[in-house]
Amino acid sequence: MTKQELPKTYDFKSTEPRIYAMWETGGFFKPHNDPSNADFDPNIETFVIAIPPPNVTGELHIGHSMFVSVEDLMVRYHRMKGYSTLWIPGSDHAGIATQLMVERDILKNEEVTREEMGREKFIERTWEWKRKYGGIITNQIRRLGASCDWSRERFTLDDGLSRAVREAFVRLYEKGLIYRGPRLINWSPGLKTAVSDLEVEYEEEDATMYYFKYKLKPESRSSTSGISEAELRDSEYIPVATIRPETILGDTAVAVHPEDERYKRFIGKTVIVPILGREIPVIADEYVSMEFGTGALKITPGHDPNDYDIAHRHNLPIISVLDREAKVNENGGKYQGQDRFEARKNMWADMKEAGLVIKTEPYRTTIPRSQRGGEIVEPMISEQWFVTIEPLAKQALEAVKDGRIKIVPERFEKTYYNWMENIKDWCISRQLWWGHRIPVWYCPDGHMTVTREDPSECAHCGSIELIQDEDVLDTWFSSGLWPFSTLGWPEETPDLKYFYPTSYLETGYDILFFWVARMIMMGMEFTNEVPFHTVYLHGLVRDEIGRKISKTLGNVVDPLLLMDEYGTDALRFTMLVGSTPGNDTNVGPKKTESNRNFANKLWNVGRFVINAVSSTTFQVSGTDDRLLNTDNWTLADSWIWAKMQQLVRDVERHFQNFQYGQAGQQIYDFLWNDFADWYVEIAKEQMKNDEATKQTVATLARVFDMSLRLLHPFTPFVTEEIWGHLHNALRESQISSIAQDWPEALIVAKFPEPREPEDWEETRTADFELIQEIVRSIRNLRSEKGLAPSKKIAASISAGAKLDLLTSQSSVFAWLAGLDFSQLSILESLSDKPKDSATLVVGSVEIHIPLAGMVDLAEEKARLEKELKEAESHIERLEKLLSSDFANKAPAAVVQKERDKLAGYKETAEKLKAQLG
RNA sequence: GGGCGGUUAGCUCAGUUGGUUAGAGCGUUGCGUUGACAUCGCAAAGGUCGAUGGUUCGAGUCCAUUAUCGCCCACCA
Repeated sequence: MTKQELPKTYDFKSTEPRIYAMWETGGFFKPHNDPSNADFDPNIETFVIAIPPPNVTGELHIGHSMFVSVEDLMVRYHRMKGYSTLWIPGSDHAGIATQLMVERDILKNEEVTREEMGREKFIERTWEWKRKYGGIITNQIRRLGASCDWSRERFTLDDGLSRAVREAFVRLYEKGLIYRGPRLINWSPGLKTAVSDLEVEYEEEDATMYYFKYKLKPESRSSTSGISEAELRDSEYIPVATIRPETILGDTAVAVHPEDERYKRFIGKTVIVPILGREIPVIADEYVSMEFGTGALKITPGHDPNDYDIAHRHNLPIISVLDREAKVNENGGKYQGQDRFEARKNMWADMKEAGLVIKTEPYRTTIPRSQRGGEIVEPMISEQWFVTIEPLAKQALEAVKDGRIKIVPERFEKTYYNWMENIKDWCISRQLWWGHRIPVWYCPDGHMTVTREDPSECAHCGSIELIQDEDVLDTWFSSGLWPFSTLGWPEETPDLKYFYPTSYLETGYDILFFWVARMIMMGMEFTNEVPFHTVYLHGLVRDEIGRKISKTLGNVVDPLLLMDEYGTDALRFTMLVGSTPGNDTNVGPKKTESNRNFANKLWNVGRFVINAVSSTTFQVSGTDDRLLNTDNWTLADSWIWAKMQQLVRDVERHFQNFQYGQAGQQIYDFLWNDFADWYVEIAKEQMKNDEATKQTVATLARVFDMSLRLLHPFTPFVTEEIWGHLHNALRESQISSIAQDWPEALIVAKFPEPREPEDWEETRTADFELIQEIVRSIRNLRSEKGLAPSKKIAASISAGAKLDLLTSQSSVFAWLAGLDFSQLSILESLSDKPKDSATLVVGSVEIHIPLAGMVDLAEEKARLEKELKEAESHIERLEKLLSSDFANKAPAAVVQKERDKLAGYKETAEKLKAQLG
């Protein structure tokens, strides 16, 4: 491989598909230890993630790129470490979302409604749709580099998972944890289905508070039939406030607080429902707040959850006044057929006419809206299926409390407890067609047959006239089984045995309750085990300036566009770096662009290293003795190895703590700021010397190779591609992918023991840092004096105790700082100060740069004085510090570090003083 | 009403057992391009780490109070 063959710019467009195909066809995404293999070993540790199944009809959005980036990182890391790693892919049928989409499509193209088409045909059409579009999302997930085992891909409505759903339903039913009954539920009039509490969002909106009179039935009369208008007009009334006058039609009582002096005397009396003229009682209930509104509360148990509870306490009748479409029904008298909002208007007008109106005033309140459709949700009495949640929640709560499941970041555990402790029964039936139909059949006598297999006759009376329940299950019912249903449950398959429980569950915190909590409950109920031991919650993705992404705002961040423009690696790195668990993160083109630049930088460092390797005539092998013998190392070699070691340790630590962003940042910094900016530059100088070349090239290759591996979980494509070229150049590899050992294993194996790393690292690193300081101050001076980088300059150096070090490193820093090596003199001390030269002081080292004609003496003096002042302020600070209790109480190493600093500043100050005369 | 999170450079954000000159990307300013990379290099400017008090030899980091923005949960008509 020669330099010419690698382009100057990394071409991600052609590289990514090629690399992905290589991985997939090469079987790299399958667990290396698979139960179906002949040499399967059940004792090898597993690492398993079940993908959060995206909606089958969905298009990739930025949230997907977040979870894929994080999960692929986790998976690749563990795979490299030797775990038998499985990432199970799949998709979700997403009941409402998909049904709506197909419905809209059919209506648009064929002008037929779902109802007109009929259930069977509609479902058939939806399957067609699924077959047509279901692959889009999975291909887009492939494009993100996801290393899923696609041979194990599942769909929530496929046969296996449907069996699991029936099994789960029937088991819960048999255990008495599923029941059916009329309850007050959240009804979505637009979607015409019940939705669960979680699917309702409350938002504060402007509304109107209506104040009106609830007239008392006159004492003398025992029935309303003959009450004259005049009698009613003059009778007493209770003032009542409401934001929903139309629900007056369903009122069955007026409630006041038992201690309320204003209304005490009305308790037990009868009032007349406006317009309808029904008689309802005045009751006393402590729920009523005396301070709020008028202190009297109308009770509409058919359309308000609180009123529903109160009605139960007082045995009040419950009247529904709205139908499936939220229009007034037959109980609403003359308003029947009117929409709820229309009825509100008309009702109020009529009440005004009747003299029952007191006033209206603007009011802000929380309005419940459907998460999916956006319309106002109507509390309604309806016959639905429910899961008795308390016993399930109890186990699920315990699992987190006792640490069997850990949530990252930890603060979400509290959120979880809070929700679990206040959880209500789960309404699992939906009046939809697309989904798992409830496995319950009814015979003409009304008997229920609940079975796993479609029954041929009624289990109670043997009737063969069976009709299956019309409803389907909440989508989340099937997703709740995902970690084990995807592995074959309820069958005790080899996969289930080996890969379950899974390891991490990774998702956004926004579906902690919807999905994560349900999986924990169902997992524990059906498998008696926690479905995963760690829940990692990522933050939500926001736009570049931190706004919530919304279509109406027009700030949608399209991951496909970002990948087109900057490459997958750039997008992934952007998702992963600069964010922390559970915190929202901003993503946009700017960040992605700078990470594209990083990928390109990496590519070019790679080109340099590969070129260096292929230019050598000898074999640069990993087992080379010279590489292992640190006696042969230059200062720079030692330094970069020490940095590398530290990096591996840090990255490992950050991975253990789920600090992926930190890990990525450190690798980035190492590669760019240490390896490329310093080591590669020095290598150019070292390779001028034939003796040192072999060692240098070996170090370049090894250090770079290890960095690529560390980086691979973050940016898999570019690292794989460069790694491939590098290994071709090294002529040593039978291996076809980078996904091999994690560097930790490497570094332990290849580092010679005797050298006490700590000590060795510290002195060598400190020496190297002195060289860096010298280079920086010379560069700084050059910049100040406007010297072109190409201009070589002379220097004489008084090195003091660092004479040996500087002499040995002279070619290195001369090269880096642009010094003319033939005009460089290094002495222990200079007998006389060169004329017309600028002086740089770095610790005990004094550098004189002759700048004939360019040095303004006054300016130079001012510069030195400034430096002296700076040094003195440091001396003062450090002396104060070291004379305080710090010296006694702080760890010795910390104190020593400060002492060394002080000594350095003192030397600098001395030198500067001497310079200033 | 309850709970949680943010507040650090012009902008967007890192900074996890408290260790002493607080970092990055982008932006800004100056210089620079045959020699891995202009998708680049060198250098510079820019911060009372929201406020107050406390603990400590030492606080961006721990505690208390407070301001402000945001999120989640919750049945006041």
